[in-house]
Amino acid sequence: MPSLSCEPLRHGAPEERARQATPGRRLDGSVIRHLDFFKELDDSALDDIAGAARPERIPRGEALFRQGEPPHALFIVLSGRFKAIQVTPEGRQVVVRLAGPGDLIGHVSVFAEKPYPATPTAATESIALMWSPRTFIALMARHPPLSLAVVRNMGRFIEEAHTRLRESSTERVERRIAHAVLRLAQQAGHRVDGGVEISFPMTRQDLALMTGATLHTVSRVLSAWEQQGVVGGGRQHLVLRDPQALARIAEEC
Amino acid sequence: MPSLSCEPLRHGAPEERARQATPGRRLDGSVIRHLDFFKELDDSALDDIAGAARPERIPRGEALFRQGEPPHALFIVLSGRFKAIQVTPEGRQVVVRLAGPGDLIGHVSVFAEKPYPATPTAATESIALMWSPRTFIALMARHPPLSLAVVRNMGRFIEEAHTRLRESSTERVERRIAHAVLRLAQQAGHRVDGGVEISFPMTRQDLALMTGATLHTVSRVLSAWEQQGVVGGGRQHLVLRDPQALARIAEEC
DNA sequence: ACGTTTCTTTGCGCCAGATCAAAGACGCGC
DNA sequence: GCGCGTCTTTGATCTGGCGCAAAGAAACGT
Repeated sequence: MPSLSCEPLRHGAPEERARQATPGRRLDGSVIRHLDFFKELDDSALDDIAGAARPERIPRGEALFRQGEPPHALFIVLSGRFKAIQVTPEGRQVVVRLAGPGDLIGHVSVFAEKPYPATPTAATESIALMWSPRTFIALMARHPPLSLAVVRNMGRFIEEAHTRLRESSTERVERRIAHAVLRLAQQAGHRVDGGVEISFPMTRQDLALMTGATLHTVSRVLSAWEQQGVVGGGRQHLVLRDPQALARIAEEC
Repeated sequence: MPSLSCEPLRHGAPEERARQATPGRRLDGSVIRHLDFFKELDDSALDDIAGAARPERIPRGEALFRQGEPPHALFIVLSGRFKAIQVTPEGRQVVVRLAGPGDLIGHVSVFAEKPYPATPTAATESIALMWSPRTFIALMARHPPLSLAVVRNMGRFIEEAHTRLRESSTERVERRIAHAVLRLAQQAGHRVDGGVEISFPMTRQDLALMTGATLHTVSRVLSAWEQQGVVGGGRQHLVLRDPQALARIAEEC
């Protein structure tokens, strides 16, 4: 993974960002070979796919695109984290999804030919590859295993949406929060001494938007768990200290 | 669309059903040509695809497969309706999806190589085509436009899941029910004098499972709407009389 | 016709969790 | 160090809709 400079660049136009990230030459397969997503593809396919991509560096807090825009591109995350926030007509927000390395972003809209349904914001400084819809569809036609990878990825994606849908309509808040935290730990946690730490900034507010609860309720629940030694951490920072206990909260009747 | 005999066959094994439905010869593209799903494919591709399929007739109330089974096949609905019900570990149910003509069923599990996440039950007598995973994946490799069609279909599917997810975590019950009814009318409604009728049996219970409400609440809400002349219909039967009014309930603040 | 089953309606009490309100904590820029 | 903005905690109150209970009403089988 290329290590890039870290000047505080903010709100740069996509072109500007892209220029920052690319030293002008075509990418080769090496940047994507390690991703699970591409594991079925051979080297020449990887070169072809990566060569057609444009890399983008996205500073923390900046959006990859905005909800409602026509889909001009689709992305795959190389490093970093995004949270996709959907805003309702009434102005309420929901975190519909988190994306990390190897995850596609914007594909749904590109294939459905509908406006982007949410705004993916970088939770940490991130790098993503970008393709135009035409280019990517041509790549899929050229490399059937790529189609299959996309389909598999979307499949997992649908499963997660259905799981959350089921949870949100059958489970109480505490359980939903427990599931959300467990999912986070699994998808984006790294072991530290005394637990698993969520490796990117996560506010109570975010957790609320992910579970359909209010900020206040999330805070109360986490405070209670903290007292019981189940979780720890402070401001924008969460450590799962006792996964067993949390799993019990999530599953038990 | 082939018209089949209507003997009261119940709980027959898949093989038995299949034999009933196929008079022994390979299908050709004509059975699927009219479906939107296949509109990008040419005649030879359609023949190839349909030829590899096995048709199944599913009587009302019978399941195509059961939640938890390993995915042995994927289906596309030719006629009829299915409701996919997911049962939670605690025994609660959720209707995660409705499927009608042109919709894929079981694809998510087949591609993700995970057990079926729900049980699709025929809401009316239905006909579906069936492929084994290997066969279908081979077809996708042979016909890139088929991959694209699958991906598009999954895209729409994800959008709907996200919409419902957003609704269920930000909206009150009445609104959610309103949205669900509007979606039903759009997906499976036909005009009759004085409104739009949902063209398959839909109990209050189903509506409750679709919206994450209780049977009781749904009943109350529908009763109120009936008094206002917004909807009508009786047992397992729903007519949307005033779509405007319902849209107002769904959107207005 | 009759009982059985499935589906629907309606009433009442209660509680999880939203809403309203306000005061701490932590981090950052100046 | 100080002020300001963001994030978090905690309390008090209110209410939507769930849980429980029970009684109709339409379809179905015998």
